[in-house]
Amino acid sequence: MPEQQNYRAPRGVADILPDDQTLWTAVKSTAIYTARQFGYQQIDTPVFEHTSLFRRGVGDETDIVQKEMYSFEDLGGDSLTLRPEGTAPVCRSYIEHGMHNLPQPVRLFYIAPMFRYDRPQAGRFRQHHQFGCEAIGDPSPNIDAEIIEIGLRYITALGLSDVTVRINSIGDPATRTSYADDLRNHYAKYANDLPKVDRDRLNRAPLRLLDSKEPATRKLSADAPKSLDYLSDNARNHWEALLTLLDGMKIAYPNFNYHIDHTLVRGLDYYNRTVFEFEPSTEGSQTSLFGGGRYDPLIGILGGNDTPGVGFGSGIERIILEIQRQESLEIDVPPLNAVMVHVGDNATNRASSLAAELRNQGISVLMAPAGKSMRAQMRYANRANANYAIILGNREIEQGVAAVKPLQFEGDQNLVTLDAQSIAKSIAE
RNA sequence: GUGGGCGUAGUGUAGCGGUUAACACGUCAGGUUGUGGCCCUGAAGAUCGAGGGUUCGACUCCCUCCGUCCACCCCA
Repeated sequence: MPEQQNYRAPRGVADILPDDQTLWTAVKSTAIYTARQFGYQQIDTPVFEHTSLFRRGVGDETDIVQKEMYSFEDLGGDSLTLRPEGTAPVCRSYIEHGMHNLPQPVRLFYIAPMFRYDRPQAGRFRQHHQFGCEAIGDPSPNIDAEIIEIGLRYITALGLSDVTVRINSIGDPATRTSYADDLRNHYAKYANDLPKVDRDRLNRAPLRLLDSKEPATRKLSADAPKSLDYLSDNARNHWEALLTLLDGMKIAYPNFNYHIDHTLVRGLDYYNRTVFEFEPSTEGSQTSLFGGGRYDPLIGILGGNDTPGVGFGSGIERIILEIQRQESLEIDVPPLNAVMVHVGDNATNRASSLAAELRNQGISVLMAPAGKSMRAQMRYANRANANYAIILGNREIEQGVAAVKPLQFEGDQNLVTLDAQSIAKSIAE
């Protein structure tokens, strides 16, 4: 006996099994449909990119780059990284393919796997899938509102309710720096009271203290300076225009409500101005369904001409968990028209060619396992949830007929002339 | 990286310091003469996560490791 390893999927990654596929397909179809309703076009970028794309784009100091990337060296010595997020690759593609020559803004969407080395837990995986939309080349608040509206329409189409939109503006890079300084000073006054985790973050990422879960820090956050008070005139106008547009959304989306959240900052360096998240009012922690915002600096950082952008990513696994929790979506399993039951060599041979002809007629046909008893094949047919069994035995072959038996409703089986058209017709009725 | 819960057939569970580890669902085969669903019978399928220890004896007690789930960090 050789050493035998029992293989299982690596930690944090999962098979999407047949039973789950109908729901997955429904969610992905809804995503595609919704994005197209807004004129977004699909793009697929490679699963891996040069590591430096993410170091530059996402930011060297971010957690993603610091500790969550699946990076490897290929045989040619290049450092590559499995995509941890979708925005930087899409922007890379925008630059590489000269999309600034297309009518602006360029509206793109993707449905793609993302990879992050992280401890798995509920709603968090090392491979997960995101539906994301990016609008590149338009600085107006209208496009921010559009991005948020896509998210709204998507979750509405999926039947999800009780989803809260949190929104904030973190200003532009210049004001953000002075804001960060003031924030640092605010907390520094009480540095001794801060828990260790937050003291460590004080210098590195002061904005992150705002959404700390440490009670001591939260207390201090109550009267911490707010990013909205630091906006430049332009950023303020942008922000107020966006809020007006969002208020207007309440007509078309009566359940829509947003909350301005001063503690909402985001962990990726490229964001400026608008940031937002969608989250359900569920217990639990890893529940954020969407995350997004404006990333005007990014294209420039990646070597393109200064070009504004805004977008979101949403986790499909989390959306599915939420759909299941809310039981918000009825899924119809696509029906199978017929199972071919065939006993005896003559019948078995004829069954294959008949099934092929039936498929030409648009009938889906599942072959029952050859060489098994009729009872076994009928049981198989039953479990397959097919609408009809098409039964071929020696008797039928001799008479030039097929027995067509309904499986999903009461009714007698009929003998039908043994040709594809007649059988297809009897099944279509 | 840190903390907690859990690890018994494909799945969900039961079990007890002591001879063949149980049940349900599922799978496979049957219930006579070629026909599913319900019912009945039978079969296959578990080194009781791994290693070590305590004991006359451990699936059952202890330790270590691994895995998994949940939480922190962070994010989708």
